[in-house]
Amino acid sequence: MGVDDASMTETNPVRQAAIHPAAIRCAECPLRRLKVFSAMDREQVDFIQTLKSGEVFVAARGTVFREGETPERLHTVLSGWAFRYKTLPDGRRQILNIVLPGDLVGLQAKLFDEAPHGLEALTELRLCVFSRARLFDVFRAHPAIGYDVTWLGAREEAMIDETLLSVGRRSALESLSAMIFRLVSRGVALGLGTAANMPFPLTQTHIADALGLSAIHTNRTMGDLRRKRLFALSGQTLRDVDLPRLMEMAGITESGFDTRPLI
Amino acid sequence: MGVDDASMTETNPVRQAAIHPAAIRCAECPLRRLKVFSAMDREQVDFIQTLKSGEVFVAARGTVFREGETPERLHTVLSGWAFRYKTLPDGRRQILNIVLPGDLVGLQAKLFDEAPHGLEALTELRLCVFSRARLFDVFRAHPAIGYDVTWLGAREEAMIDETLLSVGRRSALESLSAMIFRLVSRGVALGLGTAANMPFPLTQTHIADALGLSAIHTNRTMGDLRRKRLFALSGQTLRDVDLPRLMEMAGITESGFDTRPLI
DNA sequence: CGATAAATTGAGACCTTTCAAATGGGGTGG
DNA sequence: CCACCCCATTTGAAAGGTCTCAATTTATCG
Repeated sequence: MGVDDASMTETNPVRQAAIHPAAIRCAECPLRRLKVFSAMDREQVDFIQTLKSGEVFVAARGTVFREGETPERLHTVLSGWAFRYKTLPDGRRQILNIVLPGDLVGLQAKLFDEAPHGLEALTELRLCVFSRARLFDVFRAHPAIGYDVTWLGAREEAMIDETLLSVGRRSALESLSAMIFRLVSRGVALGLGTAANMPFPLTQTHIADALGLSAIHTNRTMGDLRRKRLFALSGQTLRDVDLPRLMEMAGITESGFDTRPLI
Repeated sequence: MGVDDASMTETNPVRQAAIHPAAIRCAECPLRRLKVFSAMDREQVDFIQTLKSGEVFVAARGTVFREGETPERLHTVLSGWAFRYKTLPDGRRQILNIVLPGDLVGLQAKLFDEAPHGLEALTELRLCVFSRARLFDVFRAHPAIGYDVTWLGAREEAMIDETLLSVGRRSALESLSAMIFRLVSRGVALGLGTAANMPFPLTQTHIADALGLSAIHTNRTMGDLRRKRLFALSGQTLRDVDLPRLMEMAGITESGFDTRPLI
């Protein structure tokens, strides 16, 4: 096992994972070809390229950073699934949101010096790394990109608002419907899969922690939903997801988000 | 009764409330004197002044904007309490966060064209109004202010993350402790009152909707907390709030936020 | 093919909710 | 200044959704 592999499988890192200089060039970023991401000037893409200090790989189940740490980096997810979370002193955990490719993470940590939440990988994760210190430079040199950063922040907040509505006011059945609906919708938009076949690396414990439920009750509720044929779950993949009915179950009226910037 | 008074007491406005041109000048804004707000260059303050198109007053219990509307404005709260909320088709409501003086609201609505949440006044509200269309100009002309906008957005998200942790993983007793703690801390920082005496315009139904509880259970839980002498509540004011013990009850370890920008 | 983690299933306890109804406070009209 | 009304707060009692504890079965991984 080489050094790099060690850093990839490290679940409890004393230091941060090594940055790999060999990296995809922003102009060729496969994400940028997706239509969920709005077009961007060549000049801006080139500027973003100058900010990119490399890439980091984190193994499935690995920790990117913990609550209270001061991560030196800001990342955009290139591929893989992850989640942001907070915990209580006795260990109870709340998953704040699921992070997918194209999502910008670490903004709060950047602004507050101390991350108010942790970030953990669900699958192997490939992250684009930006140096922490240069964020303000971005705003100065390219106001449009600064505006985009704000946009992405507002979008993330809107997603959390939705989750808060679920956790606070929806029943377990409704919450779960809403979560599956949103996740599959996002996955489809990102080309990760289809409603008929979508990779789903979350464990029932993750779902429970995201919805404020116990793992056991999550299990029973998923059973209900499957029996109702709202989706099927085999191994780590979701099949035959009935988006329209999930939407109705959850009381969701707007389908979701439009295009967004990619930084 | 004049036209202005009518617009103030309108609870169900077909149009938006009238903008009052007579307004406090930003340089003399009383909020700016508080030490929670970071110092700002005279030049920037003057620029913000040029963005300010007036002020709006909303009566207690009045609606500022609803879910799905397209508010033409962006506001900073000058005085008063309000809350952001979302609802489900059958009327269940989740309060997302409590809005206090200095908070910037409507950013999401601005970015998404359609507000994903509503905003309602708890007390009489005085809002500083910025025109919707000029937000990007701000980023271009004053990158530092754009950066501040992002900061405020990230701060709000961090607050919602905390609430999500409460609603998802804290017991009713813990959630309520956390809520009172945060609200009183914020109120003290803003000079709205002290731990010994703080105005508290929320109804138990509001608290219930913010914490995902029923109003009845909220009532019983508040009774417990009062019996434990963590605070007293007479009319619309909170007295003798025991911040340290509330913090411990809620499992909160960091006291909160530092200074922040005022826009 | 063991070893460990995840998913299930059963059963009873418990926190919260719902349904009902009483009490209290504040505002309004007389 | 008082009667009356509406809304928020309380309190009681029972139903119910979720949780915890335990144990079993089924995947996953080296």
